[in-house]
Amino acid sequence: MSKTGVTVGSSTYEKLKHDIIFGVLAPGTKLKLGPLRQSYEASVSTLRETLNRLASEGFVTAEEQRGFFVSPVSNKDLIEITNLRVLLECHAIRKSVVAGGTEWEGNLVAAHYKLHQMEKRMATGDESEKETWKRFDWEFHLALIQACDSQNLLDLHAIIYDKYLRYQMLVLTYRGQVAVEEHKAIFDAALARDAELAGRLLEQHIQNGLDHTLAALG
Amino acid sequence: MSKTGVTVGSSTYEKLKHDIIFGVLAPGTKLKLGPLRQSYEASVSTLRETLNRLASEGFVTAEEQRGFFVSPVSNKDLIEITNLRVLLECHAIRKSVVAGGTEWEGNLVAAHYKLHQMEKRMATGDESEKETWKRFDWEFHLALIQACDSQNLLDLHAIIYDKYLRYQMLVLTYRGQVAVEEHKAIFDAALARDAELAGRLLEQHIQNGLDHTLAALG
DNA sequence: TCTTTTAAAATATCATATATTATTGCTAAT
DNA sequence: ATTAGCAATAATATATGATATTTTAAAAGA
Repeated sequence: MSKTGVTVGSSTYEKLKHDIIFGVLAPGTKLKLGPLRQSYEASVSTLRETLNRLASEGFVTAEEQRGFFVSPVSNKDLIEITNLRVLLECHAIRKSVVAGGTEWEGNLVAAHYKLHQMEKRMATGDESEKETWKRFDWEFHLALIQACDSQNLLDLHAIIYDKYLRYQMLVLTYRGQVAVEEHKAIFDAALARDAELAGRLLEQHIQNGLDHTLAALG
Repeated sequence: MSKTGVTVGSSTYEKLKHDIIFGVLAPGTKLKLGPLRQSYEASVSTLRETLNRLASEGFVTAEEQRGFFVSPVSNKDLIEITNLRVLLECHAIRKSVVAGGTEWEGNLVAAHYKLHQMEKRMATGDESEKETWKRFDWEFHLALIQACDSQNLLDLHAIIYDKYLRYQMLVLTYRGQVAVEEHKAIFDAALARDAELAGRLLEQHIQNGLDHTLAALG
């Protein structure tokens, strides 16, 4: 999902975050400094810096003098995260669709094209590149809101999206043609500069994804 | 605003965050580890943990291999932060006003009472306890949204609120009787369980605060 | 003036020491 | 016997100072 940063700290951060989001480290797992030191090839200090960052973002839970844990998951948390994603992303898409210029349009077209190519591969049953597919999904959603003109909003959204992604990865299944059509509809509404429609379609899209995930979680 | 945590790390975090929010450390200041080590009486590693946390939250800006800076301020950033606060807090108050029980009402009444007492003191020109006043302001706004039933939303809001507070502290002046009446109106609407009205009044209240701050910043 | 070299400062990383928490095994009481 | 309380020990987290890299600044050379 991202290359190995230049410093030990940043690459450790990337690796740990990836392993939490993609379920390599199960929810609730105790993150003991000693063992982590070996598996991530970093010193205690570097690991603690990383864990503190991840704790601020909510992927890790820190208990004073008792150490770090992979944050637990729950249906309630998933629903809260989804509601926040709807709140932030729908607000952002409305701003973005109104403000976006030609540059924005170009990036959006490119992002949708790439996502659609991958969706076609997924439709054939080729599930060898789920991570790539999810990355293109992320890039498409990011492209939609990119022109919202608020870095603070984009930053917040990125974290919430990653938390949402973690739940998706727990049950990762392809939602199929329906989701493809939803993406297309949002894409068309955005290019047509219909901010309200784009917002409504996006909300429905995210809501459907939640239902799908909740059903898969049982 | 917060007590001196039990570990060196947590108390350093509290102190540094406080000093950034309350302007002791000016925006843009380079945070060199050596000097910090002395003024905050903590080791390099402990300081780096703290700075990484604050960087995640946006109070500090980290540049790979170039160190840490107090995040800069700008009118654009203030406007972005305010818009996010409106988005999050108004959403939360609507949920909260609908869902709140007697416990919530009680806390809200208490919070408003305390805030109002302090407002009366401020009105007399007694500006000796600005920090206390701002804390009661925070507690009132928190009490309003407390029952929104989303810890994720409350966590996000707390960070955004602190960022907003930092801008207030740069120009700290008492907005006077107008703000007092706005608080009272929001309070009444909340107790009357008029979620829509409470949301609208809150949005206007925050917007007015922004105008006041922008005017003071010049 | 521009590039290259050198010296100083600052950051990133580590290994180790200290403090805290968790575990184990024992004793005594019900 | 079983369990509650308590001590001793092990495991773990926290904190520090020292070291290795990297960046920045200054000086020298073209």
